[in-house]
Amino acid sequence: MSVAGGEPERRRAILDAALACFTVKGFSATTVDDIRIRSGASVGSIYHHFGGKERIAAALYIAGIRDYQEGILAVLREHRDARAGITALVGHHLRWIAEHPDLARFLLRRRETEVALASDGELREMNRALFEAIADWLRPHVAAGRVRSLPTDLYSALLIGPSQEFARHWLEGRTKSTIEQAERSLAEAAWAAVSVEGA
Amino acid sequence: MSVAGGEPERRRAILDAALACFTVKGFSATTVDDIRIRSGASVGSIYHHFGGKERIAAALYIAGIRDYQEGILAVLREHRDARAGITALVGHHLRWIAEHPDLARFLLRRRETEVALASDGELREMNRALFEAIADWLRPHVAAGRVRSLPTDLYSALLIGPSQEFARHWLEGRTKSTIEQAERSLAEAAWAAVSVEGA
DNA sequence: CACCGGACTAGAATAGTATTCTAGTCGTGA
DNA sequence: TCACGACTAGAATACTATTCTAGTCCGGTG
Repeated sequence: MSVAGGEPERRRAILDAALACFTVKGFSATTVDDIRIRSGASVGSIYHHFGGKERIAAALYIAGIRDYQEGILAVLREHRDARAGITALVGHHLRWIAEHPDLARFLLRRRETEVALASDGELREMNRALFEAIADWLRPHVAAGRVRSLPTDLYSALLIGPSQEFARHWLEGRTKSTIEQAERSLAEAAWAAVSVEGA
Repeated sequence: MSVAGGEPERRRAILDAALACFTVKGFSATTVDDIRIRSGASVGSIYHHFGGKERIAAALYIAGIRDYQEGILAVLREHRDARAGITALVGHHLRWIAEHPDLARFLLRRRETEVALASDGELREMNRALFEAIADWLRPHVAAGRVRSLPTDLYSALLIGPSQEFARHWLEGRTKSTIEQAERSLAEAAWAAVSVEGA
């Protein structure tokens, strides 16, 4: 009915507006109309690109996880030494969160979105693949006797669990320490948890 | 208009019904009507006791956190030895989750509720108090040189972070290990992370 | 150039839910 | 017996998500 058509950045604008609204008001409190106003798109446009509020959240969720996981995989590829790799892993985790605080807050708070996504299993598969990648990367170090042999599902808990927990509090503004200050201890803890010496 | 009045368990019935609905359909997908039907209460009753869907979730959230934290504090009171206390801490964390899986799932997924609650600060205060209690409990052990001296906000991350992360995956049915199997490693990791020897 | 089809956008119309309101009901105590 | 406070019902209301119909624009085709 007016203005120009065929803008490919419409989709992105909607995602950005949605994240901004979710950050300020939370998911359930933001209305589709909030997103419409902030993004400049129309209701029709929003429903064309996504298929509802929940779906917008899902798209944000998947995009965020994907970006994060790609970084992790890159870190693993770059390192061969066990301790250096694990330190870099923790570092990447914390740095990613510090660089994308709004997105990180959204990902950590709104895990419920997973329910809606569980059906198409895309996320499930991504998670599985990441776990596997970590386990594969660790395998030679386990064989060499520097890293403890543990069930696959424990590695991710031990390596990024502490950082995750710290980041969660940091994102809610509940920590006195900065991420930079915490990084060393968190990396050491991760190493201590899986290394053979530190038991 | 009918039936009896003055039932004090009406409130509880509503909470139970709400948790059941949230577990099955997720928060946003369950309607107040679902809760009404499942609990046997009327809309008016629900809004009398709470003040909306969000508030029901908030009440569940606070009640859950309170129960969990009281258990943690009890564990700390029961133990003097550093290592035994930390092992018990991790054990309680995991056991609580295993015993209240639905509630735990709700608490872990629906952190967004915190946003709504942040205003009245009750949760914030509860968290602060717990952190403080843990730091106080650790203090003599730090002085005795058995536990590392670290910023307060790092202790909780190091001690329960790994368990939290493992539990999250376990609750989503993504682990092969059982909680019992993981408990030992998680407790060891917690100890290794904060003990002076294991660095 | 006139026209077609597909991708996208508008905004009104519709349907579904949360929340509010008015009118009770019940037990308690004076 | 009556008045009162705590609680409950269910209809009425107000919002919001979602769907629908009617375009608009661009790129290609005869």
